[in-house]
Amino acid sequence: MTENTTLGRKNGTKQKILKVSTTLFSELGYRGASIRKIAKEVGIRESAIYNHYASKEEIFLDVAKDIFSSPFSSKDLNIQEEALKGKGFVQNFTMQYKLLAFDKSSEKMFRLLMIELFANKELREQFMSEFHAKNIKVLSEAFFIMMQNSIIKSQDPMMISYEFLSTLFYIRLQITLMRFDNDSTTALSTIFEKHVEFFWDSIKI
Amino acid sequence: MTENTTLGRKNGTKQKILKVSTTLFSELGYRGASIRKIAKEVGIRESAIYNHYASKEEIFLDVAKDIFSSPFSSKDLNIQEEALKGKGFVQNFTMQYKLLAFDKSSEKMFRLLMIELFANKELREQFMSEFHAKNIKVLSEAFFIMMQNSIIKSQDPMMISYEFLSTLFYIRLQITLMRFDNDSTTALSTIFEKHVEFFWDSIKI
DNA sequence: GTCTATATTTGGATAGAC
DNA sequence: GTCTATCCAAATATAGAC
Repeated sequence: MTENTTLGRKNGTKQKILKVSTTLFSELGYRGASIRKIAKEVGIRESAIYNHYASKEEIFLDVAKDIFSSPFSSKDLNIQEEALKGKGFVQNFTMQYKLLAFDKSSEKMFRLLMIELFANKELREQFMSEFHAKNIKVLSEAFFIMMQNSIIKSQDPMMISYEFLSTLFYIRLQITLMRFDNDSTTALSTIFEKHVEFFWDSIKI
Repeated sequence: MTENTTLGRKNGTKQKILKVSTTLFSELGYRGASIRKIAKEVGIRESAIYNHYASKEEIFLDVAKDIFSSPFSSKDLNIQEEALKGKGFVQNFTMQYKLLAFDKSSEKMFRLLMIELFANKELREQFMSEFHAKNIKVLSEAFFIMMQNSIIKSQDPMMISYEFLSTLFYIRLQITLMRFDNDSTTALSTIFEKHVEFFWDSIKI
């Protein structure tokens, strides 16, 4: 009968701790976001935090559990079909990536990842496998299919995937940095599209 | 008459503090590298540190003072001449970048930069100006000259500079990550050269 | 579930003897 | 220049009352 039941048994305080922690971890990093700051922001005492999480580490794990989401995560099934779209596939992939770059929640996760990259070995490994290797795999498969269908030139699919992905990453890093300081990103608004044009011109037959 | 005079009046202890701090800051970040750890590694007490530096912040500034070195830093003068080499220019630039990526000292500075990027606004600004903008400027000038001399296709020089630089950066980040965990980088040994080939094929006439 | 109080550790920094 | 001793602040975490 409390307000909490409205959203289905959600513990309001725990949810708030998670939300506040997500923001603070993504701004100050693991060390910088102290239990004190979190508690203060939530509006409770430090000790009350421990009624919901056993330790700071547990909060962090809860925050970071969904850190790796990738474009085409739900579309993996139709990779063959998608690849036959040629340039359309490249555009779709890029737009998904662009959406992530500008999505508030994804932005925080990306920032957290960058901040903790050299402090957290597990995150480093996940960055390599989930962030890099997984995207390279999807892209390579798509480009391989395009080559088989004479849509693009025959080259090493991994290599061109790398070329394509690296620029997307660099753009995203720049956007994230600028937004962190509330700088305008209008100068970068069309860069995704320009990247697609350059890249497609480079690989198309 | 002490050993210190051999290298010209260098204060041995201060040098050692600087060296140890550089390593620790680049592995643990500013917060993680405590005065205690630095002192312990140097082999003196914490208080003795303050005979050489007024604060931890001062040590960091000394460590980070040479964080931004760029390929072609000393060669800026001959940009016109260099650009006329066409592919040779791109190869030279890439090799300089590759050297930096594998140079022990540059590696530490790059790691430090990445670790502190979201914690230190000044570093962020310098990353944007010194690391990004400066390289884009040099590259754009060179590519513009190549276009004037019909060595490469006419396009937006800034755009292709961005395409070129972003991949170099991504490769460097990957190398730095892998070396941080002592992983082998042999899989990346020829990737710089492959990038040059792909990129040059994309822009050449 | 939240509070007060407290234990414990770590970290930056200073005072003063040698 | 280095040491011992010490101070102070911040941080994680626990105990026990309400």
